[in-house]
Amino acid sequence: MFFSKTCEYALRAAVFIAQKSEHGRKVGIREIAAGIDSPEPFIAKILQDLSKQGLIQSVKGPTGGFYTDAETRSNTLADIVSAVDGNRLFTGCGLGLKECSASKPCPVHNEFAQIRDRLSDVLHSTPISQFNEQLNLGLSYIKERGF
Amino acid sequence: MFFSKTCEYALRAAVFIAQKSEHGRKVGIREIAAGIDSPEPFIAKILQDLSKQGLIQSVKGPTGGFYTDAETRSNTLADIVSAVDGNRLFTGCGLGLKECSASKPCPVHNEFAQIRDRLSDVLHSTPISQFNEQLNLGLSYIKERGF
DNA sequence: ACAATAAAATACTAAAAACTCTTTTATTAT
DNA sequence: ATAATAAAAGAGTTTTTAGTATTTTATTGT
Repeated sequence: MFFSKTCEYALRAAVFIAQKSEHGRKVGIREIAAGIDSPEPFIAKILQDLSKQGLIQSVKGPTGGFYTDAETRSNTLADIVSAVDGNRLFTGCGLGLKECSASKPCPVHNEFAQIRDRLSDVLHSTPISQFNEQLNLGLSYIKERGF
Repeated sequence: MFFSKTCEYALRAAVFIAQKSEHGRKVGIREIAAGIDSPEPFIAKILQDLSKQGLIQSVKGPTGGFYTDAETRSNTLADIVSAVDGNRLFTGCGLGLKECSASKPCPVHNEFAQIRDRLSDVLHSTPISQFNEQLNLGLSYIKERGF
């Protein structure tokens, strides 16, 4: 809706990893792909990128996998979005103008700025670990069906 | 930001045409491309599509061009968005899940639904002729510089 | 030390979005 | 009628996004 497909996968994966690693567990790519309904090699690619940017941790080898420590887990959805989609969502103009500001606005500038700011607030104020509990309780989902 | 590039051009062009044709004028592709800062053949393509969908009118030949009659001009920004980008913005899930609803929500479902509904309201309640006056007065812009 | 495991790195293919070019068709003024 | 004009139609190309496959590197249990 608002994000690239890559970013949607990244968000789901980050939330999934945060949930699973809340008590020290690590999860492998296979489990992540299954847990969020994503193509395995594609999410692998995305996770490498997030890992490089410090938004998730990983260890190689047997018993290895991806995880997040408490600090990393407190990064927000906005951090993931910025890392993957850049800041176009937070700074772009609704009609695609490069110069668009309060002093030289596009016709929808003010209305859209409000909406965008609301979205930005939500993303910036939501840590990726925010949903651990509701996911554990089955109150929300990050894959289509089953478990 | 929220729309495809094609859709951004379409919105700017629709608004431009509505403004120019308010008093019966017709505008050619060259003038439109210049007026909204878009590649000429690309906006031509987009306009053909909008025309086919009845969101703008056109006549061929000398003195021809694009215009909108009063009724067409009362179509909303949402009509343009739907015509070009489909309804993914109005119905899609923030995390890309196909099945996402109040009864089986993704973690961000409720927050995002609010934001999406707000955006939807704005788009559905704004006719493409809404900005004619402020554009005439130079209070808002649909191209980068000059005029 | 070494075999097994799992992520990292790299290079690749496929599909979609963005953008261009050429030809055709309709209109109008002469 | 015809020449000029301007959009419609259709068939490209380029770039970006999405997704795959192959090899390398790090870790760990034996």
